[in-house]
Amino acid sequence: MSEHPPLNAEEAAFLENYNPKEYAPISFTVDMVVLTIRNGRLSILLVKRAGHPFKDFWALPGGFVEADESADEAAIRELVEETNISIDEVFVEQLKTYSNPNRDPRMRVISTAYLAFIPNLPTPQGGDDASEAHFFAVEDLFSSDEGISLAFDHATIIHDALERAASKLEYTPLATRFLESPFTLSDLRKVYEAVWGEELHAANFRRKVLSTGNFVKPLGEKGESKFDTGRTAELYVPGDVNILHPAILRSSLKD
Amino acid sequence: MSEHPPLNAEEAAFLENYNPKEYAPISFTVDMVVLTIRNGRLSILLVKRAGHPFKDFWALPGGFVEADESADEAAIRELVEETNISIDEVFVEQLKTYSNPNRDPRMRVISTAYLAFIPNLPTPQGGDDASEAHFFAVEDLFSSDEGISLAFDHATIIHDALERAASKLEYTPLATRFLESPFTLSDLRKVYEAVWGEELHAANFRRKVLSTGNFVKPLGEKGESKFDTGRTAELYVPGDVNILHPAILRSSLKD
DNA sequence: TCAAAAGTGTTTTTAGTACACCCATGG
DNA sequence: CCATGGGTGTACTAAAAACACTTTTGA
Repeated sequence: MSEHPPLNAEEAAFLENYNPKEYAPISFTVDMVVLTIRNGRLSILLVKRAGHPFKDFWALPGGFVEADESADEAAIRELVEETNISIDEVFVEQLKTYSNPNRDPRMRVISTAYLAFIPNLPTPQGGDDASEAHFFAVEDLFSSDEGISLAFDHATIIHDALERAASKLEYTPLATRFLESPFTLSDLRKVYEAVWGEELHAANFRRKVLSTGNFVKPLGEKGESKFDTGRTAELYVPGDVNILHPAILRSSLKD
Repeated sequence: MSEHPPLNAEEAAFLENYNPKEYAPISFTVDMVVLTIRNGRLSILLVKRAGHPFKDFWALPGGFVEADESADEAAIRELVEETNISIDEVFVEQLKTYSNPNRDPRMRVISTAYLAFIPNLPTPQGGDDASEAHFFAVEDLFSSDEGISLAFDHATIIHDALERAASKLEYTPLATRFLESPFTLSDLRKVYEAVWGEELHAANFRRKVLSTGNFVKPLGEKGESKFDTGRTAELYVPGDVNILHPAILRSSLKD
């Protein structure tokens, strides 16, 4: 992106003499909000913390940004470490940066959170650092009886991520990133239903998706029925568009 | 937001012994993208750099995040320092964090960029640190003949900010933050036209705004004509809604 | 009285919603 | 043959877009 421009003699001399003084120590980390659909429910990858602080609390996977990498690079590295996924089939984007000076009791830790959508992989994930990793259904996470305690400000991060994810599905074709190709329109509809937490009218959903230019591309084949009854559905692959027009809007927002 | 929870004895002992080791020095800064409408044109506040690196280049205003404040707090502090504006009439939100390890030649500088919308103030801005501050019309900024060289990766940041601003006007009532109250619907339409760079149909714009619940509230008065001709317009103040439904969409995105 | 901005009426087109109904498949 | 999911037809409603027209103002 931005290399510094050719130095003139004056600027070169300045940099020669520039000595980074002792700043208050700061750590820079990434936190990954990895979402997938499991058994029709929106689910999030969490790891159990092995050490202090927040020992034995569940936390977002993540780690330090190394000195020679950007946060984007660290996010992709962490995602591959945690999930062993091939990076071209996932969606990753920066979510937000959290910098409350007290968010980590040890020292100042600035964390840039990333949002990732991955298909539900048969391959078990298992990071190196993570003592224990598990996908939790989002609707269980915040129901008080379940009693899952989250480390740091990760509950806040997850709330922000869920709102972003719901919004992304409205204006972009990224719902397909939760699915392996090819998929049926029912599969796609269930992604929307899981992320939005509302039921959609199947017939109208179908028409809306098909009338939204290049959202999905028909394969012209039918898959095998995934149920013990019902007609077999046609198969689709993702189209090549980046924004949806018209958008597919949540009805729950309309009032 | 997130204070750390009550410590148990074990965690207290851990923190007692925790000694932040010497990390590679990192600086944490905020960069402000301050937008306003001047003479009907979307404009951005830039400051001329007094020192190296990028001496005499134009740059986004900003500064270090102090040890005891969050980036959000630093952003508001910087905005007040640069513009002397009263903070409750402006919109500020986090844009994105830029962390390329080479974005500053001195050392690693992580910068969280913020987006702010302010009304066009008669009061002249003038920060303390800024040797020179100036609002530039955005359309001039990137026209090559104008020849404005931007420091660091600030051109990238500005591009991201402009896209975010255009998008914010579609789904939120934040266009009103560019205006002082009360305002006319023409004033509001000119904000949209300046930010989107496209002309809007005045009659339809009026109907759309008035049919979008609580976007604006009629004052029941008429102002003085701001032109040398034409009917005087009714006055409005911002309504109390956070998202627009239906949204007001750019037509330029529809294909 | 003329030009230009403010505001209203109306029609056409497009998109969202609801509901009825047919099709294909496994049990 | 029947329950169930896949898929089509159609009518109704809401919103977007285009265009003609009236109102109000300063010069």
